[in-house]
Amino acid sequence: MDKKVRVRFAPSPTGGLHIGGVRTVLFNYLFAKHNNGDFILRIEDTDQNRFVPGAEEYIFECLKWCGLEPDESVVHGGEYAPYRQSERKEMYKQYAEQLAKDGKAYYAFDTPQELEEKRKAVSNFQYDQSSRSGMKNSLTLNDDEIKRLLNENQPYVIRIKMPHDETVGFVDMIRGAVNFNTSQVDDKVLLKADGMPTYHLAVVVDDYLMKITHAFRGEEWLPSSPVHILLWQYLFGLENMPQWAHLPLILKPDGKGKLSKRDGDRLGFPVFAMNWTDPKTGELTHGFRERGFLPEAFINMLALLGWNDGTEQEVFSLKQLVEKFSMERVHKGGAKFDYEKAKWFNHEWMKRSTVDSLQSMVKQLLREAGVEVNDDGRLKAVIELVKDRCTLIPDFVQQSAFFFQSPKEIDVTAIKPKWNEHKQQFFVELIRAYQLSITWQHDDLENIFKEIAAASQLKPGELMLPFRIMLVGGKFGPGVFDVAAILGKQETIDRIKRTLQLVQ
RNA sequence: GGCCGGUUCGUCUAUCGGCUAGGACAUCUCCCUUUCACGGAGGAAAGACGGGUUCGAUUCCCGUACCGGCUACCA
Repeated sequence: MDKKVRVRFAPSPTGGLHIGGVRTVLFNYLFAKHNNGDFILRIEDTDQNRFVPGAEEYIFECLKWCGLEPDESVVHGGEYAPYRQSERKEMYKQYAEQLAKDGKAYYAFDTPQELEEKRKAVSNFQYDQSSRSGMKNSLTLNDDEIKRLLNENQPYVIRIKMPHDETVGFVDMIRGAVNFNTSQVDDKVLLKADGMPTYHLAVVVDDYLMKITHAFRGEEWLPSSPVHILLWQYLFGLENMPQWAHLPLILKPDGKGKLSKRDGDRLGFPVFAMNWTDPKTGELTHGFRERGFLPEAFINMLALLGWNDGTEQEVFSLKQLVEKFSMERVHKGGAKFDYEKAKWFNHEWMKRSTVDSLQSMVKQLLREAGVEVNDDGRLKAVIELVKDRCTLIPDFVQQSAFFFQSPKEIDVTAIKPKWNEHKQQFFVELIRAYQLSITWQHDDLENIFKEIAAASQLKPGELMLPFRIMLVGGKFGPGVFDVAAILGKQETIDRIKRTLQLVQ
């Protein structure tokens, strides 16, 4: 096999990177790396008019975050530049005209309005071999007429002329042999009236010129593959065609259809890899990164959505995925996206993450929440204590902010109703005892607490909750004595005193 | 409508002719935790339907049903 696995990726015309797109790139990456190939990704925009600034850079940032960096960065040039279709426009046109010259394609002068009317008049109208003889194109018009229209600069498109009753097919890496009869497929537009190619022409020309070896794409492209196969046959030879794999779709969790970015807002989960703001509409689509997912968990989740290694293992690092990946085990059927399961993956990776790898992220997060961390030693201890309790990174705010600043709100309503002089005395006593304590370890704090409780003839259970509220502000967080141990003597005592004043 | 794909617990999936159909998420019960989680133990939960082939079909073949995709001068 060619050592270089070259892959091309076209971003969505409106920008952003859907998780389905990430998965496509991920499988490409895994396949390339598993086979000891180089992973070379070419990103191009698809349409000048719809091109959104920053779309390519955004995609590279996403891939970088995921750990899927291509071996050569080609976003700003490289051997096969330019990548923007608008800059390659003339080249596509030449190929389209060549096809017309060879009788494999033809000029069509039908206006969009005429086509619209036709579709209204004839149900299920298709521009194909059964209908093209009744349309305005270079097959039905005589040469003089065609020349006249061209001279008058009448807009035209170039359509592929689908042959009659031939079987075209290919072997899909996932699905095996797939065949089509050319009589069933329509005469797709190859070159639009504005001179830009459609995807069908562009994908074939670019894959050839950029020496693409493997093309992975979504299942929705399967029906147009006969067009592409024919173009390969006509233009560059079937033997040069990349190997294709059509990946199953990621479906909506409820209802039907493929997962769209709108479903994210509707159902409350991200659909893109990272936040993306459409520069034209200002519309924000949420990303997994900003929602607080770890990249390891994100790609792990995506890989398992459509692939598994046949064992019961579910948690894989990228390295393990590369090791175990095989195309044969990629599923054929689409999978409904399950956000709960996605969060489970993140929790698993959270537990596995080291304190060091989380430290800067958590520090940043706390800063954004208005909590400044000055003591990195304490931060490490806190993360260690708390990370198993966090599913998403933002959970660290609630779980650890109170270690660095005394709680802004103290939930006194949770203790006030059952408060009495007796308890008040206990905490006064506790302050005194803690003040005198030489050590400040979890076990010592607990023992002192219990001894005083026993002496005051109070059950520790009645006192633990108030103590917790005093230290963390609410009914949450790790064990109270763990909290007290990290807070230190002075801070613990201060917090007790402070709340005692509130409940009186 | 046509074409192309797909079809195992609610969801993601294991099974490559021999099953008491396994796991995970979610759900329920219990335990642990004198907070909230984590964690632990257990329960309920599936092979779309009909025909073949076979000693034996979830597994192979054919039909039907259902789901999805495509059927744009969008990708």
